[in-house]
Amino acid sequence: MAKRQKVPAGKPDYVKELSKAGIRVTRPRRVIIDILTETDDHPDAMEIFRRAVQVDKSISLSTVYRTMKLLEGFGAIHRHAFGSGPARFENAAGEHHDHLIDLDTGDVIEFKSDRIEALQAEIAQALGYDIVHHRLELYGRKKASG
Amino acid sequence: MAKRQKVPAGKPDYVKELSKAGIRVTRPRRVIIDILTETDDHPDAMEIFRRAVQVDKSISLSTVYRTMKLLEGFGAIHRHAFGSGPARFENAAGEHHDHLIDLDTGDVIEFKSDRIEALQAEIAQALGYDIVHHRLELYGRKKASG
DNA sequence: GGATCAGTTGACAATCATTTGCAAATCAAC
DNA sequence: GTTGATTTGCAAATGATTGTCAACTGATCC
Repeated sequence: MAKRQKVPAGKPDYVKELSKAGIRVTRPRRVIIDILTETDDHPDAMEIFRRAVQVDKSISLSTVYRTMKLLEGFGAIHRHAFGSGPARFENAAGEHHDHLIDLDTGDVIEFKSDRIEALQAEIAQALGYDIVHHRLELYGRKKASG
Repeated sequence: MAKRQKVPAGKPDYVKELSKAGIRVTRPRRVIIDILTETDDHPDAMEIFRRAVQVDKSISLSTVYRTMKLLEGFGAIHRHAFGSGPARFENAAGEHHDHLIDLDTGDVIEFKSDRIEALQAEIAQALGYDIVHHRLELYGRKKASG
């Protein structure tokens, strides 16, 4: 028997976190979590479902949605709504960042700006609020200059 | 007979703009446009429909949706998706601004920051993009301080 | 290793927001 | 007023997501 599989170094072990929190780590959940931790794009529920079915034919779309909700509540993933269309999900591990969406290709580029973050906090404070979370999305087109 | 009603000064006359563009200004559209130009909140389609029905009982929700799409394409209104739930609309007249959403009350506070706008443009440029539009929403709670 | 049982699942119906098809109504031009 | 393309209301369709519920299954206890 091979050694028990380990989560790649540097990535948080959500499986362990979940079981520690008294939430059952079932096969479907494990499959979905693996997909989420191994991808670096922003798949929607249907896409996660497609990938999950390739691993375990019996997984249902309902379970994908339920697991997304579970993981979101857990802070393990983030839910996005780029443009219109289905929600898209992203592993919450790693640093916070915002998104630039290429209007022509749909590509999502991640970026981070401490200065913008600071300004946001400043504005919220001035208005008498504490920020719980925010959403910053830039929608643009590649510069023609090329 | 009273003088012909005029659009409040400073607000663009979408009715005129539409007819100039060869788009029919029908009664339902006029009613909906009036609602949009007279409100300063961010109603969703159902809310606009409710208000429209008070003016003209025969207006349908479909027409509200169709008119929203029409006006959006025209740049007359902006479509928002605060949190989850139905899209919410806002008259595009007036200066650009972003939104702070009160997570407890659902209140929407408008704000504007030239510095953030500038930083956004800077970031997009650095990534080789021109911004077509953006979305910045802060979700927060009133400071406990009070 | 097996029994236990609350948590979880898959299948499918239901819901919510939005869009569409179509016949009837309506607007702007003549 | 007549006309003809646009627009409307209605109802049915769609797409994304959630709810229901009987069947299943994973962690715990023996």
